[in-house]
Amino acid sequence: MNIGEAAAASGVSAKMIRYYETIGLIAAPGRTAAGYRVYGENDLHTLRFIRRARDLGFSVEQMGELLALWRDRSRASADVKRLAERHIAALDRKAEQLLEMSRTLRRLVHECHGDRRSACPILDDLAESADEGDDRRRLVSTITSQFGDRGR
Amino acid sequence: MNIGEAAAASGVSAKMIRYYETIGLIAAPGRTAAGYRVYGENDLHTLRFIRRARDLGFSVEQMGELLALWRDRSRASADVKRLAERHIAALDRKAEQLLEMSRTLRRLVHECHGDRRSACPILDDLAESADEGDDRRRLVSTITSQFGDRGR
DNA sequence: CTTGACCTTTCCATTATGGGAACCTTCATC
DNA sequence: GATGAAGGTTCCCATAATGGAAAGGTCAAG
Repeated sequence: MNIGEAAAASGVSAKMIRYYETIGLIAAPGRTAAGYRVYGENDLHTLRFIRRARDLGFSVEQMGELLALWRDRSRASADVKRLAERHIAALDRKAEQLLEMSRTLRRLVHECHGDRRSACPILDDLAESADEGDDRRRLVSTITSQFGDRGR
Repeated sequence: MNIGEAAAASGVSAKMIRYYETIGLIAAPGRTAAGYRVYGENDLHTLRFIRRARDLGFSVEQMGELLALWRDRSRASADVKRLAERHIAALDRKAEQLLEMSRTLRRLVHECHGDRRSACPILDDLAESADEGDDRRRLVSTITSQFGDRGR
């Protein structure tokens, strides 16, 4: 099976399959005399595994860990569980951040008439409430030299 | 005020201030004879506006739109509201995707003993449930019949 | 006048993905 | 056998937003 067929059968694009190969996530497959990559059933399993993990939001690095655990017959399921739980926590954290932004924005939108007049609490808030907290300011000036400040 | 002070006072890193300048999000400020960038109160307002918008998850492009609306005395608040509402929807959509992943993973984790044994429904699921979709499955069985399996 | 903190520009790296060019291979069809 | 379409190969480029590092100029305090 060549790369296009493997892509269609796994749901991972040919482009990404080659990429995963270059970064060492998957092994280099055999080649035909003409240089075409040749994939077999095992490769397909791996690719499907990868697509599924990717759909669950795992990073390439985490997929590497998962693949290693998958192939390791002697690993304890606790290892897998730990990885999954950490990922769940990260997903929830990110989601919560987004929802927090959404709530804030929703509050502002609620106060905005949204008519043809120009008064707009949304912009007013963006313009003014931006310098909340002197701690932050002090913190920033003290810290930014040594740590990257991403202010979140 | 030079760039370091502007950064500390706005919460936007010096690096990012320069970046925003190169991409045209903010205007190039004046310079001292030595070439140092010089910022004034107005610039500071803009930078604070930017940081606040960034904290709300707006992209650079959207910040550009917001800035334009902010500076445009004649714009209708409805324009701002529309932009904000679209952004709220996008935030909610992303959050929902993350939560959906989280839920799926949580379900799998729930079924995993997480002990020293190797049985692990998480990996099993990743390995197996990946081939939903009949097109794909049909394709696979058609294709794999003609090629020997050359795994790794 | 030296020192250290700050400024300048330029280049590189990150993550995961896609696009495109230039060129070669396979295969079906005329 | 020639031809063209479809698909393979590599290599380079681009994305969004951010940081890091290098090499060098500037400023204020000692």
